Parts: sequence; C-alpha cells; structure tokens
Amino acid sequence: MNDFLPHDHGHSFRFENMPKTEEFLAVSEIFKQLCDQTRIKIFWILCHCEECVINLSSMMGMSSPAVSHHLRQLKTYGLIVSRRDGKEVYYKAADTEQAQLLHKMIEKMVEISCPAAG
Amino acid sequence: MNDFLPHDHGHSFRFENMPKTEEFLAVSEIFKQLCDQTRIKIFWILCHCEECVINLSSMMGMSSPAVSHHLRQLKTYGLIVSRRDGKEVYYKAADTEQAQLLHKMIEKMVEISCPAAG
DNA sequence: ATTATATATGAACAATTATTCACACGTTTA
DNA sequence: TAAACGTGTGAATAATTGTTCATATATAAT
Repeated sequence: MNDFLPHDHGHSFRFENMPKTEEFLAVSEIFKQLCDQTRIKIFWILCHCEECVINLSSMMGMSSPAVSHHLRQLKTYGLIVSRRDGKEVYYKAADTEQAQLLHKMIEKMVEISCPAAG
Repeated sequence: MNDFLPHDHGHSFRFENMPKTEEFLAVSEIFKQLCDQTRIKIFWILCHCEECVINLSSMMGMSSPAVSHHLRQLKTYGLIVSRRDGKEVYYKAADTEQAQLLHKMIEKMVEISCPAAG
C-alpha cells in the first residue's frame, strides 16, 4: 500500500493485514449505531430486557416516531430483533456475536471512560 | 427507572446498573470517532505505525486539511498523539486503555462482520 | 359488523451537525 | 528568501435527528 508514499519513513510494515475499504466501511456502519447517545441507550436497554416502543419512548423522553426511527436503524443492522404481540411490538437485542460484542464494548468503555461510575 | 412506564410487562429488572445519561453521552462521543470510514481507517493505520499527515493524505486519497481535521478530532478525544519532527508532524495511536480497546474492537468486528476477510 | 381506541410505522419537512474542499496563514528547514 | 508541511477558517454539500401528520394493525366497545 505505501509503496508510493510521498515520504519514506523507513518502516517495513506494509499493511498486509489492513482491512479493505469495504471492510472499513462495513465496520464503520456498525459503529455508527453506537454514535448516537439515544441509540446507544436504547441498545443497552434492549440488551437487558425486552421492551415495547411506548415504554422505550417513555424511558427516553422522546416521541414514538423518533424511537421507532432508531429501532429501525438498529434492526436494519441486525443488532436487535422484534416480535409483535397484540397491539405492541417488542424489541430486544439480537442473539448474535456482533450484538454481544457491542454490548460488552459499551460496558467496558463506560468503566474505562467514566471511572466515577459505580 | 421504569417505575412509571406506560406499560408494566412485569420484569423485575429495574436498571440499577444502567449508566447515567452523561455516561452514555461520553461513550457515544468516543464511538463517534469510529463512525466515519475515513477516521476508522486513519486510526487503524496509526495503531500500526507512526505517520505524517502528507503520507496519511496520500493513503486516504484526501486533501491534507481533511485529514488534519480528522486527526484533530481523534487527538481531542485522546485516541492519538502527535510529535513534531522538523517540518513534519507524526501521529500515532495513544498508549491508553481506550485506544487499545477500540483497536481490538475494530479488528474483532472486521473478523465477525467480514467472514471472507483473510 | 362498525366504530373507536391504542400501538407502531412511514413520509415529508425543518433544523442541526458532519464532511470535505479551497484558500490563507504559521512554522520549520534549506 | 524560498519551499515544504501542517493547521485554521469559511463555504458548499451531505448526512443525521427529531417533529408533525398520515397510515397500518390489532384490540375493544357498542
């Protein structure tokens, strides 16, 4: 990759293992789900219980369309799943490696970044 | 927290361990650094070597102001550090728990999300 | 059955924010 | 001086977020 860089700083490392552009894109799309304070909180909640939209709206202090919008995003990327029961639709975190990794990541990052957190 | 939710679905879990709003915000700010394809790639590179702006620009196929902008963001959040040597400024990943966690996270997520990746 | 109500989603819009570029400026070296 | 490298600023474009209004779906009431 850096065979023709403006400057040669002499490192021999040639990035053989560097993910491809599409791979960086795919990963950034997933991380994009955790960019937003609202979405990360919704995801965290859904990692701990199953909830319907109206309750999530209440917890978040937001309108249901806004919450629904975030839920759709999370679902599109396979981080959460839903089921309908009567009038309500229940959401919870998907049982996938990705979702579990993100969940762990969030809790670890809270630990590291917010030392006062108990 | 959910003592007064519109619906009571009967879970006893009361989110005692739920991070506070500020904590979700802080974490989302950090993940925001990995939201962008460009920034995540820059960060990955800087986890593997030290580089100057002009080389990063070349690798990314972007103008130096754009790269500089991303570098400033990453630096503001403590994910990378810089040193000047002559005319050039060299950047590399910070030696912090946060940066290492993010680095591991990126590589793991590439593995999981891009199975074809070698 | 028809109507009304509750829940959730979709679409259009506005407001905010992010990304990138081009240009100008500051710093360092030759 | 002059050239190379990097950064700050402003502008243009694109993306994100949340609101409002309308629509679907399911249950309950009359």
